[in-house]
Amino acid sequence: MASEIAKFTQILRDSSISVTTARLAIFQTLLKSDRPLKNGEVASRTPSVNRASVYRSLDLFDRLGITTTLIRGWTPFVELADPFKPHHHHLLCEKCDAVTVITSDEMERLIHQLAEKHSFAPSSHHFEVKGTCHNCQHL
Amino acid sequence: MASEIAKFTQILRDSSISVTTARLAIFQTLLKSDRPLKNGEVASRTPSVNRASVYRSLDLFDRLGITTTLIRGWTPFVELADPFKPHHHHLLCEKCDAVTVITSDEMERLIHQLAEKHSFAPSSHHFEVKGTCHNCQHL
DNA sequence: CATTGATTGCGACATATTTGCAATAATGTA
DNA sequence: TACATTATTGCAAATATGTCGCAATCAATG
Repeated sequence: MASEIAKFTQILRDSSISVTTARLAIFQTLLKSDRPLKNGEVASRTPSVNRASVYRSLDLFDRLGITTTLIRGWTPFVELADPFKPHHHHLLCEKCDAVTVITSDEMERLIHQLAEKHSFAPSSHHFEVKGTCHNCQHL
Repeated sequence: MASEIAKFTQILRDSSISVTTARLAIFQTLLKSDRPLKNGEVASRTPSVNRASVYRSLDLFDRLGITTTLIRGWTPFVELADPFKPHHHHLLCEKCDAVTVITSDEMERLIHQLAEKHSFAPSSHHFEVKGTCHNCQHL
């Protein structure tokens, strides 16, 4: 917890960007949540920070790779990225909206292999499979 | 081109959904574009159809698997899905915004293998790598 | 080509996101 | 610690996005 905040401040410092109370508050909101949040949810869970500033911070976090965005329907949800949450991917059930978290070493290997083939230097990646989960297949 | 439209009408018919001029117009907007579009862009490129109806159609297309949504920053972009565009994934350059399209049989195989492991029935998937493209690494 | 039910346009809401600018806070330095 | 400099924030107004109910219209079917 404390170490996440240290990591966070380090990332900002490394880019010569101020560590402000607003940014810390927003970061902690993300840290405390056990699920990805809509932008608006981040704002309402961080009442000490003005809505416009929340948006500005979320933009910044995205650019710095602190957060990633995933989409359900058309609504974007933000969550903390790799350095802060264990690396994972999603299986999204279209029937019941369940999210299954998966990991795969083979997937990680393949990603780097593909990137190399295209002389691409990967900084992050995200991967989603939509479909029907185990439970919903039997309803 | 004509065959895409045939495929499109077939999908609607198969679900007993009317093939209307509005839906065709929107579909053609997507077909004509060489890049994913924001919802609003779809609307402004299809002036013959009311904005509210564009949204309704895009919802429908998404549910029918005609389109997929991807996200840049926080903004959702729609593009035609697999049956209409060759199946592919993206390498997104964070410096110059270039999008490199990649394909990988091995990736496809791995996806199905992972899904099976979780008793998940995949209907679609999307995969993105962010990073620095070949050109921008040498600037 | 008439019937019927689905779809659309319209216009008014409701939300969400962005912007300019003055006030405030963070940083580096003495 | 206090100061100067610059980045960041809050605020309020402007845009942009997405949603809704309902009457008018259109597509499918026989």
